[in-house]
Amino acid sequence: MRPRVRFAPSPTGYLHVGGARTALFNWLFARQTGGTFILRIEDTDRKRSADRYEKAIIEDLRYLGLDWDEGLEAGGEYGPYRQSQRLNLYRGYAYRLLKEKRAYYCYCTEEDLEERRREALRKGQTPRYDGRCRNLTKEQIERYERQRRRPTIRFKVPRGRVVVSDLVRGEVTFEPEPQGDFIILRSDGVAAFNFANIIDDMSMEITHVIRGEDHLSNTPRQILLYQALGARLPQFAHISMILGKNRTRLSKRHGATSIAEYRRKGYLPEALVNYLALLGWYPPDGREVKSREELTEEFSLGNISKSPAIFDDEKLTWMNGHYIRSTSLERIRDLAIPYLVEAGYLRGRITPAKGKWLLRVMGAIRAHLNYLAQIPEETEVFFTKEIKISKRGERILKRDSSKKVLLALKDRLKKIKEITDRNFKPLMKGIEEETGYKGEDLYLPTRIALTGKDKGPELHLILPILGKRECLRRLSERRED
RNA sequence: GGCGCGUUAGUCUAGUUGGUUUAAGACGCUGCCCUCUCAAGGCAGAGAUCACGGGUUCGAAUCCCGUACGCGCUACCA
Repeated sequence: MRPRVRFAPSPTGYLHVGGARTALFNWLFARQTGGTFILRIEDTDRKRSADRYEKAIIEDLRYLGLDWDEGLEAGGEYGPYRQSQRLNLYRGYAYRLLKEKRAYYCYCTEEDLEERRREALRKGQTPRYDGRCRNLTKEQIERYERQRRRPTIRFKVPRGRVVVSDLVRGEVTFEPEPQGDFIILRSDGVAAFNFANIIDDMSMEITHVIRGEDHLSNTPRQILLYQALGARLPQFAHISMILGKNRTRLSKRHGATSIAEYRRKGYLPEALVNYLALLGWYPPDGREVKSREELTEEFSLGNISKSPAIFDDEKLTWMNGHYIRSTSLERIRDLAIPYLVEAGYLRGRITPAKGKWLLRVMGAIRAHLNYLAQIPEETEVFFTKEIKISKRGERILKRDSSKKVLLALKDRLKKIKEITDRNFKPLMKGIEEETGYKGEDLYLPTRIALTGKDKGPELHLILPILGKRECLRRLSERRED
């Protein structure tokens, strides 16, 4: 049987790194096995769900290149793929369990339940539904109905331990359900998560449930439901949580946590995918930098780590820089344009000449880049009209040696047609011979006068990009103050 | 509180069935090389009594028990 897996986010927020990693593992598994990857949405909590989040999640998955074969916007024979559109299906199954006496109506109100919960907690006991509505008499039911109470439907939890067979954790044994009979259909007629979830997995013929460890504790309840419905159990694989650097739950305090934020900052999808894959999984050959294809080939549910993964933003950023340096300059140039436009460095149509020039700019600064949002800062020197020189810079320019070097530079620039990659070296060599200054004495004043900074890309890259006119302009501007 | 999961250098992990492991790789860190500078790149190095305490065994990071710590579930949230 061909594997069928799904990613089932709830649209209550943006796609975060944890969800993305779950989606990725499902995707890798499906692609590797020739299975089907399904995108379904769990929006039974109408209060917290929002359409814009659904759209955002879809957009982020697409950005990461995690395409799905079936589900939202892709269609398929098992639809609809939004839980809010499957409510009748859940009700049908709930009534079936009711008829088979595996479930029952519960007329307890939310307030009563809450009251009893608090009471138990106060006494130091485990809050537990006592099953008082399991055997209501006709009279009691009529009375509740007359009071217009809307009942929930509760599942009769069979006693006994439940063993979850998990692909990453092995056999996990759970002691008898301490919480008692749980709700499968709320009083508003909407299925509860544990119910909707397994009805979907069952009816969509999901073969492997790959999800976060936070669902491990839910699994015994779900298994009981599968059994009550006489359904075949899928294989489970619970992957560990992703924590922040201080080993606590990943939150805003740890910096960016949503894929959208990383996308905005200019993290490449291949870097994100590669890094996410390493969260809990390790390549057999130990080589960490892997293409999507390599990941697909080597991925295995069997060697997923059981311990929580800690999200290391620094390593992700390093990896992104690595990918920026490895991809084509043309791609970086194209990706850079929006950032340059936003910084006010670019406007209007980009002519072929401008495009070529931009390519050289990107070539000059690419080694400094860890993510694309750093582009305006790194390219400033090529676009700025006004050079700001630091105190230290001024001091260096006041030196006699600096004055001589800059004078010679200006002279020689005027005599050549244009400054190019080829004539840059001879030009500097000439100044060196003329003034007797070399190394730092020669290059540092040149750098400061032209860029205002004492660090940056190599001068043999900068000068030809700026061009003779701009270099002279910057040099003469110095004279006036 | 109850139930479950986890714990190898600052971080991600390798080390699957106990024996050439003097515990390996990557990020980060330090130094050197390259170089006008920074970055990138190359090379080298520091950094782990394998959470702690017992036990099983000729032998344990690897198996068992306990403790501590972290995380999750414990809802008419998903």
